[in-house]
Amino acid sequence: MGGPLPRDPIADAQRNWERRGWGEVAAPMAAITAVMRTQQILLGRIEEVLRPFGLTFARYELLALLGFARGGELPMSRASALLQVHPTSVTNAVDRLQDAGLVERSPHPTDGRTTLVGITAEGRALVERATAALNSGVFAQSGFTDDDVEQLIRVLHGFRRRAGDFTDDP
Amino acid sequence: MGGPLPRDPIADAQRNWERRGWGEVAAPMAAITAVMRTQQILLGRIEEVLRPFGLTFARYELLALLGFARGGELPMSRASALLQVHPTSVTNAVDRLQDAGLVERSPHPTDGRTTLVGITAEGRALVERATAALNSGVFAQSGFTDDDVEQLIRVLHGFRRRAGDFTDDP
DNA sequence: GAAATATACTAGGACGTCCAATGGTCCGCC
DNA sequence: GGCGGACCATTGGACGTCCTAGTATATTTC
Repeated sequence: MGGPLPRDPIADAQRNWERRGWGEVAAPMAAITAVMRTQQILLGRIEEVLRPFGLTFARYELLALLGFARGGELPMSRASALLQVHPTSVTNAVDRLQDAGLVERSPHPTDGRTTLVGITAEGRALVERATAALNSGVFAQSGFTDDDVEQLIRVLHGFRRRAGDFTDDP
Repeated sequence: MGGPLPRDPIADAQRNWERRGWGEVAAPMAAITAVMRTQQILLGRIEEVLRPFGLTFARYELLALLGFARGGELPMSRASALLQVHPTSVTNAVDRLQDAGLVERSPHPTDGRTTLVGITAEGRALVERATAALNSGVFAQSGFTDDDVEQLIRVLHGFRRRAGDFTDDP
């Protein structure tokens, strides 16, 4: 998509902000823009590793969540809440995973409104292999030092808690 | 999209990773997942602030870039490189901004392959107001402390440089 | 017990992103 | 001078995300 630039475009933007008299918010702007770009880079790497498995990150996340769930199944709404995405995104992902035979829908035994999603044996086998690939291909060579990882987890945990993602303290 | 959870789902995922014997990569996994979620939260806030202006973040970024460019115009390929997005994304954004009368396409004077995008007076006026709204509505209340911002900028700058985004040192 | 409200999922549409392929233009090299 | 490779922008398609609206089922309220 284009080779490296001679200068960091985000640092340039920060200087532009300061030059315009917005020095007060230039640093937060740069930090937020850097989060955006970092997410883009990481997502690109992840999708590249998952492509051979026929998975996208969204589908992988759902599959992995189900793999950890007791009984291997969850209500759609619960998956939406845990993955922090819109319910329609879950419907979309389940549609495609179901077409691939990796998950199955089933009615909730007592609540007629609820649909359960369960991982199939095939789904379980695939997510095992995909996880191994992600662990070795992305997470084990994340490009972050141990200190970086510790700081990111701490800073972003606090941010997400203040943003209302969850309520616990640790 | 759903209220706060009682527990941090990313911390839970990290524990699941450790329990499965992937402790070596559990922390980087959690850090990367936290970056993903943080980006999602921030993008949501930004889009919310920009909606009244009829702008999305992608279009705003292009407009802001042109506002800082000398002469208020850039080749499409240069915009793609600086914004670090695929050329087709720039084509898409320019199409819509042009329909709104905020930018204009013009042929490059000497290179017949390149198309220049220039911001219009109307575009300049709008991006001024949108920037003020973002500064006060998002960047000035980012949810990050000054220390957080300093650490994010440092850590993510290093990451992006190692990922090949740019080559300079600072 | 019936009406009003709340919850769960799905359908359709807008948007941004990327990829693969296309047609036009430039440039170095023979 | 021409020829082939490199570069530029666009088109068409796939995907994920969100929003709005709609249908069906539960729960609450009177």
